[in-house]
This record gives sequence, C-alpha cells and structure tokens, in this order.
Amino acid sequence: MPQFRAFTPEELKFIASFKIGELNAETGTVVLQEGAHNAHLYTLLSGWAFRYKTLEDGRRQILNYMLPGDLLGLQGSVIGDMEHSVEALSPVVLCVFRRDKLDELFRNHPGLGFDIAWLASREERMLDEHLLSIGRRSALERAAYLLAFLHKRAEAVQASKGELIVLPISQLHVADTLGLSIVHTNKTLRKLADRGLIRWLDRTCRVLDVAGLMELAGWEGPSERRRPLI
Amino acid sequence: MPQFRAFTPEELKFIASFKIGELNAETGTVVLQEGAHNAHLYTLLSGWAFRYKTLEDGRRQILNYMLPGDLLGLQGSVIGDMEHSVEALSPVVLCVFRRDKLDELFRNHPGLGFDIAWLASREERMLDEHLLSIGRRSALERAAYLLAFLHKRAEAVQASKGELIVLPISQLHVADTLGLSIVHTNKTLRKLADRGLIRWLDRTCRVLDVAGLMELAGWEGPSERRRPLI
DNA sequence: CGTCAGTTTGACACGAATCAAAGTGAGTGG
DNA sequence: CCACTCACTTTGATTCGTGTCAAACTGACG
Repeated sequence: MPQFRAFTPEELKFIASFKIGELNAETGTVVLQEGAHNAHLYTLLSGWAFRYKTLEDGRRQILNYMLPGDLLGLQGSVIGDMEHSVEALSPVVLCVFRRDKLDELFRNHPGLGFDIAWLASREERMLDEHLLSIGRRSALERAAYLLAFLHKRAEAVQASKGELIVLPISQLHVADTLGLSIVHTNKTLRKLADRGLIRWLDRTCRVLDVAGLMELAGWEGPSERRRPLI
Repeated sequence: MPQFRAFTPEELKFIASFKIGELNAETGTVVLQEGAHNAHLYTLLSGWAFRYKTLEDGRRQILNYMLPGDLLGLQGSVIGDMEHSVEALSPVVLCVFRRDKLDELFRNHPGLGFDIAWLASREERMLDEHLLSIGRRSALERAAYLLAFLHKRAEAVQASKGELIVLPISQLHVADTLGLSIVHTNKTLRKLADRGLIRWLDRTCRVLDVAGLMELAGWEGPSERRRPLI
C-alpha cells in the first residue's frame, strides 16, 4: 500500500500546468533514446518501463525498472543529455514536465523539490542494491533477488490488494538485468521454478513464494518510510 | 578543472552555520556504519572515501568512491537509516549538516536544494555506469574502466594541474569494486601494467595512459556540465 | 504455412574462483 | 638491530560457474 503524501493546492496547480498530455506507448516501444537532448522530466503514472545502457557492440545492461510514481529523465533534466535509454514493458502513461521550469519548481515549490531529491535518493538506494547483487551474488541468488525485488515493488503500487501480481518481463530482460547470458538465465530460472518459488508463463513471471526468494538471496527487502508522488 | 558555482552571501551563511567541525579520519577508519541511524548529511571537503555494502557472509561490494565536493549520507538524511557503510581511503575532512534542517534548506535556499538534486542525479549516473561495467564488461575492460573513471574524477578535483595523480586504493578495493576475486584482479591489473597503461606502487595506482584505458573499456568518459559545491 | 520472438536443452569451452604458497615492505616489540 | 607479524601483492595448479554454440520446441501472428 503506497503512502501518497497530500499536495497543497498550489502544488497541484503547478503540477497540472505541466501535464502536457499522455504518451501511450505500445509494449516494447522505445520511449526515450540515449543521447537525445531531452528537455523533459517525466513521472510514470501507470505501466512498467525500464532504463538501460548499451556498449558499442550491443551488450545491454538494464539498470532499473520503473513503476508508477517513479521519476524518469531526472539526469537529463538536471545534467544534460540522457545517459541511458528507456523502454516500456506495458502501455505507459507519463506526466511530462518541462525541464526549463525546474528552477521555478525548486524556487516556488520547495516541497516538490524535496520530493525530487527524495526520489533520486531512493533510486540511488535501488541501484546500490543492484550493484551488490550483480557484483557479489551467484546467478541463482541474483535471480531470486531480482524477482523478489520486482514483486515487492509491484505490490507497493498495486491498486487493489487482492489482484494477482504478474511481472511483465521476458527472460531476456532478466538476463540483461543480472548480467548473465540468456541460456544460463533460463537454466537458473528453471531451478527457481523447480523449487516452487516462481512460475513462468507467457513471457511473464509470477512469484509464488517471495519469502523463499528473499531468503535464498539473503535480501532483507526494502525499508521505505514515506512516499511522495509527483 | 572543476567549475564551482558562486554562492550567494545568504547561502554561504547558511552553509557555515552547519559546519559543526572537522572529522579527521585516519586511513581505513570506518566513518559511518551501515544501519546506523545517522542524523547528518555530509559533504566531503578533502580526501578520498568509498561507500560499500556487504552480504551476511562477508562478501563486500564497493558502490562508489567519494571525492571532494561529493555528498555523503543523503539517503540517510532523506529516507532514514544509512543503507551502506563508508570508509576513508585517506585523511578526510567533512562538512556536517543536520538532517532536521533539510526542510529549511529546501524552503529557504532553493539553489542549494537544486544542487542536492543535481549531486544525487550525478551519483545516479555514476552508478549507472558501474552497473553497465560490472554487468556486461569483461574483467580486463572493467578494470580499465574503473581506473580511467577514478583518474578522471581525481583530475577534476585536483587543485594544482601539474601534480601527479595517484589513486589511493589497494587491489582489494579494485576487486571489491569490480566484483572479482583478489587473485584474478591481480592478474588482470598485471596485464594492464604489462601493456604500459598503469603502474602499481605502494598500494596506490598511477594511470599512465588514460586514453588507452578508455579505449580498452569502450568508455567515452564523463560529460559534466556545471558543478556545484555545497 | 512460414516466420519470428521467446523458451528449453545438451555439449563443450573458457573465464574467473579457489586453493596453495611464497614474496614484499612497513611496523612492532624484544 | 633483529625477529616477528601483518597487510598486501604475486604466481601456479586446479576447479567450477557461466558463456557459447547448436538445435529444437512453443505459441502468436500474418
């Protein structure tokens, strides 16, 4: 159950003035290209997406996944060009901010400025976890961590609590997130499925036993406090 | 040559009011412990440090290195407990902020608030690069990337341009950053040394050929625009 | 019916971990 | 001054995890 903080009327008005429109991305559509001089900052309102980087020869590393409430393109907004690419995993609705209004946001809406810092620091924490995982966990532990992580995230933004949680990713996504080959990823996921921890169906994953995954990975889970939505 | 932005007099006064004192950490001293409820936000004024996380069984992953101008403990300040540990690589001087003044900072000093977001987003970009490196580069490429990266960072904060740049890290640090074993790290660094790209001396590293390292790693280098110091 | 993305499996190769052991130099205490 | 320890570096032998290659299977789609 996400805890959305209440916005002041002025903040809401400011936010509304930037919602240029809705971008409805088809599954798999490239939303934002690495290197593009992108003058906008986005908030994901609904859907799943992921950020990634590639080496010249095509090797791809998925950096993190984006769920509703996540900020997108902050780096582009604050620093300059986008340093990574973004792709949608499901139809996505974005809220668009103009970058050149960022100064105004910090000046006139310090609460929103703080939220941006909060979101950036939360993203940092997730990346820290991913680094630990890729750097020091075995393939099986990594896979367990990733699926537990995504399940927890999905759970946190799930509107209706009863609804079945499905992770809309393919094994190729898992491979590119964990830094493994597809073949080995498949064999690893098979082991998890054989242990009854997950089930793979239709290029989606269902987590059957989050606690089991977390124990296998040695992961404590996220420790969130407050959760703004902008 | 770092580009420090100019602070307004009010900002300077505000900053000065939080410089509680100097922490002079001996080399290798643990400055901040993971999990500690740390009520402060730090800025590194001089020296080198690094952030890391560990698994229960002791496996350690270094997340990033901290050089003068870097923010430290933002996660703890904005979110709650520290999620990682920090250790100094050389005597370090920190500027200490009280966390409970963070709201005031965003409210009364939007420029500084923006700087914090800027720094957070820069850290995010560095973590992105590290993820790509650990996930998808070979051992040799990873090592080349890391040393080029650190050399560039050191160069950027180096006061006198003529001075010889030395990276104050041991091979164990390199191993724990790259997600490799010490033994293999040693063999990998040896290859770089044999190619004349680096020289290892006295638990420090000297980069002899940054361009060579960058080419080997397929790394373009950082693309910084503006650089605040807070 | 063919194509194509995604999943699955087996055989083999290779990169990196592990094991073992020794060398170096700084620091310490006798 | 020497002997000792300790952190760090180095090297070789061997093992093991993961990558690569190859091929087949599935279901969606045109």
